[in-house]
Amino acid sequence: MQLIISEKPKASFRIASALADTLPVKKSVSEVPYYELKRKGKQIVVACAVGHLFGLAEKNKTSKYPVEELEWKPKEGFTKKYARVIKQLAKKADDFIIACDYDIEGEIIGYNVLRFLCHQKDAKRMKFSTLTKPELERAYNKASPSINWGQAIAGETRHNLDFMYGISLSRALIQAIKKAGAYKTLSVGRVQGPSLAILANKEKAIQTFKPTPYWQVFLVVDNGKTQVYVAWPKNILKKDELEEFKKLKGKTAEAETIKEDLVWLPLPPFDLTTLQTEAYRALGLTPSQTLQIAQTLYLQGLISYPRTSSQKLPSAIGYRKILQKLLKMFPQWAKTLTRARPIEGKQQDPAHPSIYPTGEKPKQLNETEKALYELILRRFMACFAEDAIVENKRIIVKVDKKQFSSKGLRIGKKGWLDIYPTKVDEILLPDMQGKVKIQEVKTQEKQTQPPKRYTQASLITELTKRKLGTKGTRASIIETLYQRGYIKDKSIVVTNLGLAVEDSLAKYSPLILDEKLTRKFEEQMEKIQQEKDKGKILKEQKKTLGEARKTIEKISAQLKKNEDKIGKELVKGLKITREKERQENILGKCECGGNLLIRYSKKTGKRFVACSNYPKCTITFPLPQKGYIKKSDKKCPKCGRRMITILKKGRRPWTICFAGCGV
DNA sequence: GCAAGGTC
Repeated sequence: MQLIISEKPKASFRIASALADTLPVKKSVSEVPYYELKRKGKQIVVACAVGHLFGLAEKNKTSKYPVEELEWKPKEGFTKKYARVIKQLAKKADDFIIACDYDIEGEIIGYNVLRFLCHQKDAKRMKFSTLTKPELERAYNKASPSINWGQAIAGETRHNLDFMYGISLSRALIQAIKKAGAYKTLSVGRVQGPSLAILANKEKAIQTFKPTPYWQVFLVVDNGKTQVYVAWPKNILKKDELEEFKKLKGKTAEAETIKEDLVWLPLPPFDLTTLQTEAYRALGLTPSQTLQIAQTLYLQGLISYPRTSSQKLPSAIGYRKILQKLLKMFPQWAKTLTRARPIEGKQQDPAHPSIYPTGEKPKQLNETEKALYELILRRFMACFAEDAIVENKRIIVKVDKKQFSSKGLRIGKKGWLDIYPTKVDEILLPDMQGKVKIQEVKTQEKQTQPPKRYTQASLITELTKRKLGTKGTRASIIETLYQRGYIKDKSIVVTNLGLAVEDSLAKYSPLILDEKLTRKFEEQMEKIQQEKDKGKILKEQKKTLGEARKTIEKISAQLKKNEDKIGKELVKGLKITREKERQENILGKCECGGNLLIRYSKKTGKRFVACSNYPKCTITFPLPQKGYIKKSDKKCPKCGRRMITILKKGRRPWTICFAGCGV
């Protein structure tokens, strides 16, 4: 029997269906599926992994840094039963084919299954970039006789490097703060480090920012029929420069109107990052919420695989049929969908196309699932829709060799804008030609603004731009930064603890804060993959790991030498952070003399207001469970307590008295 | 307990 190993359950179904003479037979053992089929009389079984079934761990558990020898160990949890099924099936097999995604991670997933579960030294390898029947058949018929060793060893090396750097440096931080007398889980790694550094740099820029005043100048011009505001194109930095503008009042100027039609192409289909940022913008979902909901939509067969960086819609996905099905739900869009081929973006993914709806009709979705599904559906449909036409208008007013202007925008044809929710603010301007009178000169004093904070969505976009992390991990890495207490709030603020971690590492281990480390990893993986001979591949791996070990030993020694100093700085940051947190949770004084605090129930996770003198004082007040709570500056007119403001996406801020005065 | 990377 021939055993084909795929990376995930869905892929094994597709592979089995593509290769079977008739129909594959689905079997399952403790809810783990596998498929039996015949191809030209040959008995084939397709089994699946669920991503990695093995993970790196220390050979002997320690808490030392740098970490010592590592080895692959089976992962705990739901993956175990998948490993068990493969192991059973492998006993009956005499021929093995790896059919995981054709990339570094896929190759090491397959290689680990092969050596640890199938007890094989090598296997055939199917290479494909989409899970379509013709491509899978070709991949099967032309399977290479050996796995891609360069890719497999590169994958193993990547795992080792990340573990060695990440765990070693995290332990250094934990032990430094412990030595200074505090217990706190801290961490840093190849992606966490640069992410924290990006945020910390922004934080410092905001904290040291000093606003400076500037002025803007506008003219109100009149042609006898209408009036228009036109602006001076530059900001005025010195107040006395405003004088010469004031002299313009009452003068006659020359006006001109220039019109230009612009074509707006539909936006490209969704890859995971754009889906996450758009879901944040339009629906207020965090990137990890979006990934989680997309996963359930995928499992219900409503959308394609969401962990993709592709912005392509190949015709092989059968988009005509999908469109037909969707048009039954939305017939009103039929006349707008005029494109023969959909709009596509530049980004590719070796394993998957972009995210698109399958055309299946959704049943029983909750509100958020429905909203995300519809966003994906609309984005997909818009890719086939007509261009939008936008009319740009500029009014230019010339006087005394000075040129003022005003910009207008009008949507001429909505096209795809009717389908995909995009906010476009129209600015309607009249036409103005010839002589106009300057009725008034207006000036406005403004202040330069500090740099904008990141949100989870804009940080994910930034990480994607810098190629830090992968499509599937960025959201969870940001969540880790929150969990560690390095960052807080929706509009991301770096805490004193976060700043202390960044500062210590900048002093003693700047490498881990620099995205150049990721670039170096990529180069090294590339080098390993370029070797063709297995011996040379392993030699290159040994060299890479040896160099890394030396570097990490050096960094570790440096950190150990300065453990006291680092520990003190970390504890200082932690104390300030905890004190600020405490202050933020105090809503006011209780009648018993204690503080009224926002608390979270251990049982239900629900939040409420309670007294710091609990259990002596048992007063409590309920709080709204949804939305972000901010302390307000207002006091309740009835009870005098400080009021709170609830912030919810898409709603106006709502300020109430938490004590239930009904205000 | 600490990473980053797959996937339910």
